[in-house]
Amino acid sequence: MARYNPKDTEPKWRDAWAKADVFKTGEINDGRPKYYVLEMFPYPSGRIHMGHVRNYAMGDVVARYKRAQGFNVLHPMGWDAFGMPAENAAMERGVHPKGWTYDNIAAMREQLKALGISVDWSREFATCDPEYYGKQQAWFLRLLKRGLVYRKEASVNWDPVDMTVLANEQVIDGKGWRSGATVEKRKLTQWFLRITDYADALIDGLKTLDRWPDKVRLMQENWIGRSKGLRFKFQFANSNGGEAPDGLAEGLEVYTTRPDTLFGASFVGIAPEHPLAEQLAAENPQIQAFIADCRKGGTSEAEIESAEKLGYDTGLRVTHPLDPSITLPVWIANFILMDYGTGAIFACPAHDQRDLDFARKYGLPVKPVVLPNGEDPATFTVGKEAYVGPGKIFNSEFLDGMDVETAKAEAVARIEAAGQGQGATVYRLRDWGVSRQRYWGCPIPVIHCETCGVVPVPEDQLPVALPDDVTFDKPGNPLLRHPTWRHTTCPSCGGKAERETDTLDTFIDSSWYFARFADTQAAEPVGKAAADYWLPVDQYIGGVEHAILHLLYARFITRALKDEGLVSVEEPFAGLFTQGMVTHEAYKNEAGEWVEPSDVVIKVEGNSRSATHAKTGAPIVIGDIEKMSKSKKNVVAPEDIFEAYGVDSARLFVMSDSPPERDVQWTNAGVEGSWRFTHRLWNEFDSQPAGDFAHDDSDEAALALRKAAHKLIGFVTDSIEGFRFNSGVARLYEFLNALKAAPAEGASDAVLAARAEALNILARLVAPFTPHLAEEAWAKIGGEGMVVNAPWPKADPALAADDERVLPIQINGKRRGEVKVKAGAPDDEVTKIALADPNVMAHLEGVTVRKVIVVKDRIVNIVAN
RNA sequence: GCGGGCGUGGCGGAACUGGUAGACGCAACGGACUUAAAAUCCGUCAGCCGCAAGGCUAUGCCGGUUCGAUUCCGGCCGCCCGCACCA
Repeated sequence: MARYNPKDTEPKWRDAWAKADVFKTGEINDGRPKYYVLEMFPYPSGRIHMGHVRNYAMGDVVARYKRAQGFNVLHPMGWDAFGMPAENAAMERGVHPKGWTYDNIAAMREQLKALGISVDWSREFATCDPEYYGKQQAWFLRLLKRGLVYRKEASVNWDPVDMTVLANEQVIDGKGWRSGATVEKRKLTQWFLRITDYADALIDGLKTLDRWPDKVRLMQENWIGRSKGLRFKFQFANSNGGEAPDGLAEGLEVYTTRPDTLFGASFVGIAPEHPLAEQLAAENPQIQAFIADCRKGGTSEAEIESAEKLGYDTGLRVTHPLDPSITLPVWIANFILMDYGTGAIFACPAHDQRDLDFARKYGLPVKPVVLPNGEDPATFTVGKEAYVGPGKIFNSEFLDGMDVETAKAEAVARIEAAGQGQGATVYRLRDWGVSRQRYWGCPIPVIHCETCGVVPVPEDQLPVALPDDVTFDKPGNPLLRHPTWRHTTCPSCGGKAERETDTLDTFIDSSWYFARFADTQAAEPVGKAAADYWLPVDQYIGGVEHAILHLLYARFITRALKDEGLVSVEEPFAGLFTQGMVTHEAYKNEAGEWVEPSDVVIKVEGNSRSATHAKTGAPIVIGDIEKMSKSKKNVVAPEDIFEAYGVDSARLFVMSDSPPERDVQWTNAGVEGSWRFTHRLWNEFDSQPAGDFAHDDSDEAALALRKAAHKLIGFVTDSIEGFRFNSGVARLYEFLNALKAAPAEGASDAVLAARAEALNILARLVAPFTPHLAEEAWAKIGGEGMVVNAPWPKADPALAADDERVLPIQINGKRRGEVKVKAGAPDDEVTKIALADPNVMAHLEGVTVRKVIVVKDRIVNIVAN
């Protein structure tokens, strides 16, 4: 008997697959149903990690399974290749971002190929290929023409050392993540995409995504943050010394979700960045100082939590919109955000906690207008906590007696009738700033001309390619310092002009790559016929960390491209699965330094574990189970595992130990378990004698094995369909145990026949999980062709069905025995047998049977007392 | 603070729509093979009582609905994730 040797076997089958080109995508409309399975494409860091192994192994199980089911499968791979790490490498090591990136891609491609994933490599591309980003520039210009792209001055995070804009995620505790310099707010003219135009569509579309996790849909809904309310204008009161400031004679617009509490208004507040505040500051140094004070506060969690409410009374007064006899003071307040609503509010302290804190600090009136049920209007007061619950409106003239919802509608109607404002929907979502002052990204394809302004680059001049001859010896954007690239002529007037030197946020690159995969050679950005066939992606798989940004951007861009006629679907991903991370215990020595797992020896005594250093013998502290990361040194390199145990064992382990949506803890013992499984499995194939054997279902052991094999088909199929890979793998293990219980050695012909059938089924069922081993096993039993091309097994319903059932017998819900009956046995017959069980009879002594509940083929419960 | 999720043996986890709790794996323990070790194979493995048959207690805690609850409902406790001065 030969031991299974993955080192020789695995490369052999990968070569065979490649030679036969078995993963080549079929033609569109080839008669088979289509299935598009996609894993989020990787950033080419240079080497794959266990997270990649898990992600791509999952996608591969689905792809191989669907192929076996007869689907025309599209399973492509590409590279999310633009971004800062390449420039950082350039600055640190003097390499060129392009060379660095393509070298990394080459290395990772080999590693992914070694993983044996069933990818159609002929469709591979990188987002930094000019052929790709040129098409991106083409649709970008079409969206520009459509009005979905615009430029505006915005305040951004500016790193004064690296001389670049940073994304919010790249600012940690107010400092640049790379330079450590304190980040400044700077006003810069930036390019934006009008994602807010699609806010409603993006929320409403979530309802159609019934194969997305609820969690992700909820996160997106909250992120977009739709709220319905009222937008209206306060008029400045000319009495009391207040006069309408220049240019604001038409009033001060505010937004509220609580128009029902208008009569509880105590003051009006504006953000420190509000145009009115800035106008007043220009004439008043005190206001200027106050605004500067407000800006000092940090933006970290703790700082906002504890931030003191600050206010400044402008002395201006406005008239209440529903009762002109009331006037309200206008305050500048630090808790009001300029970029939400109108940057101005009316405050009702009795029913809003922030307003209340502010009113208490500055001695402003607190007038309750919503009476909680059961409270007396004469005695109800608001203390330190605002009342935000339901109730009846009071102290509010014509709104008195209404409930909150009715009063909201009535107040809106009154304001609208008076022409002072109207009902409005406001979103938390902001337009998407896509300008980056970076070299390694997709150039924004426009030209700035002194006479013509912003001019799009004509389509026949695309792509606007990145120049290769750039230097990284100084911080900042190399495109700005390039001697010639910037300087060009205006396509419109022919005069001197300059290229835009900002590049696009790399999230743009990943917002449409799935559509390009449908036809990577198309002249248009998206090949229409192919995209109509392949889209939407049937199953998308990736980490939950992309729940908002990437998945929201991709949904937005898909809708924008649909409106532009480039694609036909509104939603890019019909099914989404978010997989968990790969974790590992982290270890520290006594000095508190992280120690690599390979240097740690674990000792087990009973239930307690201790660790020592493999070389020095010094004690090691076993720490928490955490995401694998270089800084904590708890990383296990996939290539080391492939080398030691083979690719199949590694794939099997990441699929087996935990449910796929949860984190899986990498353990050496665990992967050894998978490795043992591959050997035991192989031994069963290896020990099966060649030859045809006749089935004989009168042989009990043979029939039992056949039944188990046919049931297994259903279990494994369901587990793959339902993304319960761990359960499916457990069933495969279980079946192998059954197979081992009916060994080939010395077996009857009936058992050998049953084994032959079982092995034929088993090879095909394990093929998605351990594809190399499955091929070798298939070849051993003389399967036709390669198992990769074999159809998914079909269960014989007669064999898969149980004809006998073991029903537990309960008395008052406690298990007292069991009864073996034919499937579908009539209730009265089951009752009779159950009541005859000796143990049941013993327990029924001295009590009366009141009722017998028989759940067909499931359980018997006797109610007695 | 708001929103969502999760608590099952020593560990990862299983139990599809309320129907035998602990599948499968890991660890541990006992044994076989071996000069020995590794590998492999066989067995035990929630706790307590019992020679056994069997019984009692158990799915974070307290209640409820039900013939029957890990599963449904209410209230606590703990952990995790997202958002966070969003009017």
